Amino acid sequence: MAAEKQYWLMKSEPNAYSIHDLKRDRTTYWSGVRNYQARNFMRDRMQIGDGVLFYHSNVEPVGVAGRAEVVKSGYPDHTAWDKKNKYYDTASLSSRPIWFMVDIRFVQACREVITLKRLKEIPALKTMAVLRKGNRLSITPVAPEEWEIIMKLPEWS
DNA sequence: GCCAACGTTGGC
DNA sequence: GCCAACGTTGGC
Repeated sequence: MAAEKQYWLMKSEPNAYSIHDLKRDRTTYWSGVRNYQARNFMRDRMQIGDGVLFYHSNVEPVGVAGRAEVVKSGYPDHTAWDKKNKYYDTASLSSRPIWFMVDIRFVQACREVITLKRLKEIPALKTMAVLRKGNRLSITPVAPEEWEIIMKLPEWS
């Protein structure tokens, strides 16, 4: 039985890595996540073909800037083993990795960013995990209904 | 730059 | 196992 297609939202600070960087690179590995909940999504749940909303955080304007898809499911994040890397973690061993990542591929950049403000104005999106007060998770699930609504917004074309 | 909200750390 | 202190995230 083929797994249902799932959807996710992944936050990135565009100063560090933007949707335009992803467009240029075509694919990238999502390294540097050092939060267990987000790690679990990548390690256990994200599958090839899953849809990804690429979200720009900590910038003006904040919001969904494009979309991508998962092209490789969870595997060990090698940056945890690199002493020179910002995300180096002595506790993560190659024989027993702690941190995981997935690969994503660019699909589309929004013509205009779908701002956080705008997402908050759509009643049917009230349940979106990323909109919950105080939420800081860098990867959150997106319900299929939420994905459908977002895909119909005019900012895409 | 501020600061609320949250996750992690570590003393006990 | 509790919880205060601390560090980080991220909207504003």
